[in-house]
Amino acid sequence: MAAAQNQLPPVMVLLHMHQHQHLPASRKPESPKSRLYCECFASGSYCDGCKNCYNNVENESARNDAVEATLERNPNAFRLKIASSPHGTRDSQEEAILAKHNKGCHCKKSGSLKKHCECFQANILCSENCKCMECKNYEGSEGDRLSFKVIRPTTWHIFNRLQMLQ
DNA sequence: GAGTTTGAAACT
DNA sequence: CAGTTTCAAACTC
Repeated sequence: MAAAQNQLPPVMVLLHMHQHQHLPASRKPESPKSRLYCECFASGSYCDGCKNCYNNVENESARNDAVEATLERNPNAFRLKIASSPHGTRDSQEEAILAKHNKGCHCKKSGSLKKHCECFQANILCSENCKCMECKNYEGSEGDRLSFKVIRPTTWHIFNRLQMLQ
């Protein structure tokens, strides 16, 4: 099963497997105003069960307006945030490490070692795309060793699931 | 479960 | 572009 050129490495898919844990029908208005703050919308999918929500088939025109406005601001808004390694390695473990966050993170206080950091959350090292402060999420740092030991199993768990689906 | 912290996205 | 606000998730207690 040769990996297709544009096949998504596990870390890329990982970002799209977020839990859609919207607040249950309380007051979480996923209006077009919210846009990318809503993870469902950000991932290009519809919401389900939110109140005052326009991100569904019933409000397709409003939704399309929001999509257009979002794309106008950032043409890559709905594309995956993680670029695979330029080396095109077939080693999925190595691939996950060499992947980069396209926009990079802007962390200030977490050292890019908490899940608030998109790089850390995707289980990748920070890159030159990042503008984080006091970053510890780089190869060889203490944080790198720690974070990869802690998080790695999650990535492989999901990766294995994806392989089962194929 | 309530309150706080965090940083992406939105906004100015 | 930089600074600020909004938002929802991560985190703490």
